[in-house]
Amino acid sequence: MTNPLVTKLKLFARLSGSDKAALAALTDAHVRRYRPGVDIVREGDVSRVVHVLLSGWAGRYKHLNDGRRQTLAVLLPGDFCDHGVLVGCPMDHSVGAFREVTVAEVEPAAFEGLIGARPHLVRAFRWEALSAAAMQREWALSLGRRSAIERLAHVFCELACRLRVLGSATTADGALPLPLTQEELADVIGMTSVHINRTLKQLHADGLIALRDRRLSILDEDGLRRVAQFDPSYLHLGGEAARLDARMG
Amino acid sequence: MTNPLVTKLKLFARLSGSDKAALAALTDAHVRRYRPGVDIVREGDVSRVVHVLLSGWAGRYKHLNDGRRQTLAVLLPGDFCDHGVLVGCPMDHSVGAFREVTVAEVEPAAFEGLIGARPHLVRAFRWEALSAAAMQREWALSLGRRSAIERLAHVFCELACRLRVLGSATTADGALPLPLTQEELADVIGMTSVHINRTLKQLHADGLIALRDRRLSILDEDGLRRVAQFDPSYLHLGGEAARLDARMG
DNA sequence: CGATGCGTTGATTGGAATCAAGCATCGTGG
DNA sequence: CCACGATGCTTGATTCCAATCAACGCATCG
Repeated sequence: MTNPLVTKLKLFARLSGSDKAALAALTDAHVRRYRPGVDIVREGDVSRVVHVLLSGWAGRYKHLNDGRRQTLAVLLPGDFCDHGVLVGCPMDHSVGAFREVTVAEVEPAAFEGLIGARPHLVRAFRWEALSAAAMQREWALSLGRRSAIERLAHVFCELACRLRVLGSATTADGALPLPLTQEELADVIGMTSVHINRTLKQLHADGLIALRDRRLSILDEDGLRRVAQFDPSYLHLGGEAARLDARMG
Repeated sequence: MTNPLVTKLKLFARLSGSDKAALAALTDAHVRRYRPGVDIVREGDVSRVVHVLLSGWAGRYKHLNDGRRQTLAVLLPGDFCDHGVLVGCPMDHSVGAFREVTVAEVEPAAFEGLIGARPHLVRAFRWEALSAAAMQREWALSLGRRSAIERLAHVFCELACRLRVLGSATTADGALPLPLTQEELADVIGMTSVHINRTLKQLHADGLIALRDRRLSILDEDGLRRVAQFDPSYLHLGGEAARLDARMG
């Protein structure tokens, strides 16, 4: 299996064989495994290592005193769990494993050594951060202004894009893995699990999706995108970053 | 009047006199003025300069096809209008002036020259970016899980903190400027202007705030924070960044 | 076998949107 | 000077989307 961090960064910069090897080595040094529901980093922690998700799904979330909880980002293999660890700042939110995950723990020194030795990688990481920030913004737009059905359609579109890039999408029938309970999905969307259930049925009734056995089939992608007003350009997953990078040297 | 960028970065790193002068010089080279309602950067633009807000209020926003609109961040003097311009990426959102504003246009080369000559400033900018990202996340939590009154209380708490740091808060009675129409505030909160109006009255009836002539008086800050479940630590405005920085060299 | 977790469904409530109208202030031009 | 429209604030009536409350089915699992 190829390294998911490499898979992702390839979209953001041209990587030589030795770049790839170095990146893979970086994330192979220390790998930890977390059980479902366990926090990888917790609010208030000042973590000393950078966590990179290698397999499984995780979620960045915050919660209020009374238990209300909001997932801010769904993390897929290749994603960073913590940003800003480099300046030793306490986390303002938590990251938890949705299901069983494996996580690379990278020493900040090793990380800085890598980009010191391969300064052209800085651009890739910057694009990566840019893409993450753009997702966060699109998310806020969804939470603030999209209706339940639009929001759900939008997450599905986004996840489909991100999963395809990772190559995790390709299961015979083209269905995507969706290893989230409706409860968890509700925290992502900012709704109730009950209402998630009804909205799912709505999307199904409209012939847009089918969901079974934790697998999501997108039956009418154009339709789904239309409902969600989804435009994938904010994700920068088309590889234009790498192309741009190449052109500009 | 002192330079607002300097005022802000002082929180994130110790700045020498010449640091301050250099930063001020950076933002003094080209200053533009924008009228209320005009966009400073527009979605799709690939701007060639970095925009730093010097005076007035601006907003980062996205909108949907049918006119629904969501403000993602309120920008105050010292804030950056665009992130990621350094990699020449098209904006995925717009930034508009709420009222009359002045904006510094900084050449990327000048910017990189500055941090090249004063590498310790990198930390300050990194903290700044961190703080902005944390705000974005807290925002998403609000939009997803806080009720109307909680959301409104939360923005007011956040703005109060940010304005105080800038020194713009100090008007005799301690009231804050709030140069937004209820319509604009509605786009910030993700609600309707009608409902904003009612929620404002609610906050007033509860003895928490008073709003008159575009000036916000916080009558009971503890109460307001309790309603909002507001914890200012995510803003990193307490100066702990600068202290940490000094300690770590 | 009961326990638990997850999904499904129905009935009801409630919060915010929507629709609609009225009123102030203000700048502008006849 | 007043008429006028524009803009922003306020309020009421109504609608509707999603939350809440509650129950049940159905797996899996120890």
